[in-house]
Amino acid sequence: MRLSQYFLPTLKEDPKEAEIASHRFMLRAGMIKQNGAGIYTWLPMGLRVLRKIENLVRYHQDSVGAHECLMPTIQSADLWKESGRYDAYGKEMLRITDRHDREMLYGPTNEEMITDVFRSYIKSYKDLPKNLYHIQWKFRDEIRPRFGVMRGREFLMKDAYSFDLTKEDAVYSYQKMFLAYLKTYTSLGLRVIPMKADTGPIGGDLSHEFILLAETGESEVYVDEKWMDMDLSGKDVFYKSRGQLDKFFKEMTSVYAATDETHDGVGAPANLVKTRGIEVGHIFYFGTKYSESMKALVQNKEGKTVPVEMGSYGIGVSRLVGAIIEANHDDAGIKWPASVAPYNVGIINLKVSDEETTCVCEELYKNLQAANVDVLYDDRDTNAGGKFADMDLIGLPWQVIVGPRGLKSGVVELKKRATGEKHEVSLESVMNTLTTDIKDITQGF
RNA sequence: CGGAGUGUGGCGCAGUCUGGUAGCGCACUCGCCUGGGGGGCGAGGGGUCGCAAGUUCAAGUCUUGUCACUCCGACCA
Repeated sequence: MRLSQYFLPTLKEDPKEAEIASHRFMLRAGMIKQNGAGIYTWLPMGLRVLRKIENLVRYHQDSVGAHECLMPTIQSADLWKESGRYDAYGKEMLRITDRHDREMLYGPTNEEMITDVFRSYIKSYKDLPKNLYHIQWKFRDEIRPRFGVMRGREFLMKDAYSFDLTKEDAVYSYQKMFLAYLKTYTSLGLRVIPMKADTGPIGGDLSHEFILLAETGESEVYVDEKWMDMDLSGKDVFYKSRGQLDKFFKEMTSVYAATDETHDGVGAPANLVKTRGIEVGHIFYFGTKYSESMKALVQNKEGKTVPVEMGSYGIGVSRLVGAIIEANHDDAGIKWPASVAPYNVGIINLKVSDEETTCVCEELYKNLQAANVDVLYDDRDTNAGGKFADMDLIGLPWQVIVGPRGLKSGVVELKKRATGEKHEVSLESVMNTLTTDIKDITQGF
């Protein structure tokens, strides 16, 4: 993409409403525009990142046998009356009426709806297990939205729902998701720690929050120092091997990690680290809470009708955009992990009016595109300073800096955004370095 | 919802106390210079001062109401 043709409204100054780094940088880097409290437009650059995250989440859900569907944003109140949550949910639920005065709502979550989908078709234990998920916009009318997309009212969420005959099977489904979650976060370039969570009003007795450690995190967390250098990727674990998965799950959940709410000091190790974190996922086993009230029943082997065992598994996709920035930035801007970067490489043309410089840039731009590298080419006819600043701000993993000075000796500058390392390299080796690096990324998950 | 603030050109702000020509920086347009970390000179365009009533000869400024947004708290992915 040529920057001169693109829609990338970067801001030089900090918008006054943005307090934390991710919010500030998302506004400044032209990723989002606020339309109301906790409601945002995703501009082209922001949308690219959102989509990349979404696709990685999707990939890992599919990998453990979950099936994607897409449920509506607007739901009928009837289902919620059935489950009893229409009254229980309170003001967070945005309630609306249609022209016939029917009670509707903008979905804050989808347990009722998915249960209704399930019960309409599945009647036998032979059709179990099933896991259905969707990635959809939700709305919760938070009292006080804040921190940009980290705590918006409208947000993109992946929600999966598992259906099993027995509790034992439901636990297996839970563990599969647990594994998928760790793989997902690893692919996003994040270290995320599973923590035993309070099951709250939803009930059930098995629940984990997935917490990204970050100083600007919303809640205090207490973790065993061991987590800091543990392998969290689950890369050697195959979900179909139930024994292997169970062993992995037990390993991961035996090391101490607790949020503020669940930390009581009991069983805490000596080498406890107190830090802060951002919740980027939450999984629940809740048994028959909805299947009983909503009559999602199947017949078991004995011909007896029983409610299905359910679990739900959420990942805040839009929130992750902010969370990733919280974990990956410096004073100048964002430092995208390669797998979610909006573009892999940015080319900076330092002097558009210089024929050779522009010629080299064009050539490089063409070649990188031909090599399947997502490249953003800053071909704007402006001064260098602004280009450097913008490129650092938007945080692409690699920058190729091309100017007359270097070209005199046949080199360009290659800069790695994450570390700030800069090297003068020949044109040929630029192509090599970049295409090899990109290949590594795309094979990474 | 309790507490605290803010609404003035696209963005960031001054002007409001003490009513009297609506201003600054950046951005934008045109021209020239410049060209390796937000550059320089010159010439321009753009604002019913959130909205509505009221007081006044006169309201960005005073009064009342209202809306929006932000921050702290309780709540939450």
